[in-house]
Amino acid sequence: MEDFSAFVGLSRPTVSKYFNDPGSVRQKTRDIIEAAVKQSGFRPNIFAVNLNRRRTNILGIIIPNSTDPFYTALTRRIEGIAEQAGYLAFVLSSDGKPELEERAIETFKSMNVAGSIIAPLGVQSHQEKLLKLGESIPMIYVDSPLDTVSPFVGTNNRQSFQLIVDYLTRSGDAPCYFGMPPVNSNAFERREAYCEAMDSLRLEPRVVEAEQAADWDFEKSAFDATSQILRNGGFPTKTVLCANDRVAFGVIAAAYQAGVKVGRGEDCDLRVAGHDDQPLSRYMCPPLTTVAQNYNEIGRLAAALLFHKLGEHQDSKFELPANERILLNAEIMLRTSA
Amino acid sequence: MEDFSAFVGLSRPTVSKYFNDPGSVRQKTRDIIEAAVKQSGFRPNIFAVNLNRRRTNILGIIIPNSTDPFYTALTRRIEGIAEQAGYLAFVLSSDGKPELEERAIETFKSMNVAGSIIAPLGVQSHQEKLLKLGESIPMIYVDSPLDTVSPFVGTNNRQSFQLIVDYLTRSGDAPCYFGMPPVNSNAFERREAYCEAMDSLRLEPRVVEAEQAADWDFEKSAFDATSQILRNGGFPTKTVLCANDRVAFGVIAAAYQAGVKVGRGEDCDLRVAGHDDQPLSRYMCPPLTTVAQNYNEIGRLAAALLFHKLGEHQDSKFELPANERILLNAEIMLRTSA
DNA sequence: ATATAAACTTGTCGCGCGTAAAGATTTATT
DNA sequence: AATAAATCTTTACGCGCGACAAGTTTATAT
Repeated sequence: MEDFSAFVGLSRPTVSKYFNDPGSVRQKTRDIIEAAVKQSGFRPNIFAVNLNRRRTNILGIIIPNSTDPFYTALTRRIEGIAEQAGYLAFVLSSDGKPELEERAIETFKSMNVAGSIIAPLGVQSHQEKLLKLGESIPMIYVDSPLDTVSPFVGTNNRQSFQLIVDYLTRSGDAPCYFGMPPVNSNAFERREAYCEAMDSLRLEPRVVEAEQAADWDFEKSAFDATSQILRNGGFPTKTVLCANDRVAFGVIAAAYQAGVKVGRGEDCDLRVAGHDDQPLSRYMCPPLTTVAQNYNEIGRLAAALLFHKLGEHQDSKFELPANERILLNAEIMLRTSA
Repeated sequence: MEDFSAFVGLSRPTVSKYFNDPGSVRQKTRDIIEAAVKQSGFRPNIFAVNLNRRRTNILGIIIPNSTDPFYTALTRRIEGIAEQAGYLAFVLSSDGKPELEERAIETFKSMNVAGSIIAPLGVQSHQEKLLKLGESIPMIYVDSPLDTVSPFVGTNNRQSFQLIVDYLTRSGDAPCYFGMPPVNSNAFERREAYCEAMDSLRLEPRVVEAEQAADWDFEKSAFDATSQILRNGGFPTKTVLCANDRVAFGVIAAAYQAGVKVGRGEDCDLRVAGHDDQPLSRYMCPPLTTVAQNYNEIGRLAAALLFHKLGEHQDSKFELPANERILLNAEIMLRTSA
């Protein structure tokens, strides 16, 4: 920056001010600097910048699985917002492993991140670590809550399951429930939500008992479990509501390979519904009836909450939500699988 | 670290040495430090560490699409290897947009990354920027080559298309070719590879002319194009070879919704094959016959090349490939779609 | 024209750490 | 026990920048 400011013909502190806030220097000065930047390609060294700042411009994001399109789409949304606000989003995946989640937390601590957005694993032992980190920097949880008090943005499982259970019940057989591996609290919450929805209709909840390993290969475990179920007499009802779309993919694939026709048509044997509306769900055969999580809104609100805690309330685009526990309503996506 | 070393009862330089290379201090000293780390949770500030190092321990990774499971799987593999070698992998997605790719390059420059692994967009104008960056730091290209000379690891499209064309031709109708949007050089290379494979069998190549927008929503553009094709008399042959699996997903979905039965059975109307073996391909209905890219090996070799250029040849696990242009053979995955 | 504010300059400090040199201490070797 | 080698301590510097203070120039207002 020393060299660069000499090249520009200005003092280094002025150039430094420009990079921190372009609006803090005169228009004419700004133009000169920007021209020189374009010509020389100079950029302040990010490590030096973040070393002697009280607060860095880095946001830490932790997701539990980097190959799940739901999390990557959510992440992309947050990255975009962060960049617009002058922050750099650093994404780490815990890959379903508690030790990696812990290491990610350590890494962010050593980076002195300004704030963090985390989709946590459901590991009890990390709760205190995360809460401890949360004392020093703002943290927002998404997808699956850490506890009952920390800031959280996610989908209202009660509402979404009420919606889909209502629909399925009105349009045919009452659904049984096919769970997801117990990788986070959603696994339990959604089962509860299903049961409550059934109760409210005065129907008997029927949860399919299927052993599923606690890893993130949802399709595989659902496929294997379904194959076995179909060999042993099939599902308890002619409608299966899955905890999420990836589970539904596995169920549908197993049904297809077992010769069971999935769909809501007269000639079909089984209806299958999902939850989340993954990008590929509409391209399934048959297209998957599901409930859409609004990941754009989850990302936007998580970022808004975080920026508010960081004291960034300049732009009106970051409408601040009323409280710190946000449950978004889901929207039903009627397709032909159920 | 000042405070921490006082807490440990050692001098700061010794502690510093430990963090740089635990083997450089005595066993007893190491134990003391490690006990103290466990107790206090101290970690050196990553910005300070990387500020006055001649070379950082950061690797920059750029992928063109963060929601494509192929790239995320590749990335995960590289991240794992990097971490084992003491590097931190920083992943940025260009999201298909040249300006984001450029910004990612700028970001990595400002971070003074030790090296970079890039799956480039096929944008001509960035070639010089990337090459210029490549003069100062080692860069490895994956998936789609930047030019004909830079270090590259990817799949041998000629071999893979020969393989699948051979299979399809032997087992039924010769395939026509359904391309992918022109987002990178693979789009052109694969079409060429198909044509060459057909030529070698003395068959007439038949490339389906379908307008596809140059974005990464492959399924959608393939779905739309296929729907139109099926309305207008269908494909030129009863077998469609797609440039990649995501395209095949779109084709299969459109066929399903048009009432065209896909598969290799007697009662089927259309065979569809893909390329890449995406994680979900085996769960399609019908399961997708495709050619598997060995992304584990692509990731491993790209990392091996990079580490070699960085002078890290300690471990024998990083078997160095013979040259810097590596084309891996693909493996055919016979399933029931073709 | 003068007063005042705004924008700049020069100079200096320190963020937290790696690194090097020189001396002190411990451990291994004969 | 004496010598050599390994490991440690002390001291000092600088990585590239943000931040601040004090002084100087330039723009705006009266």
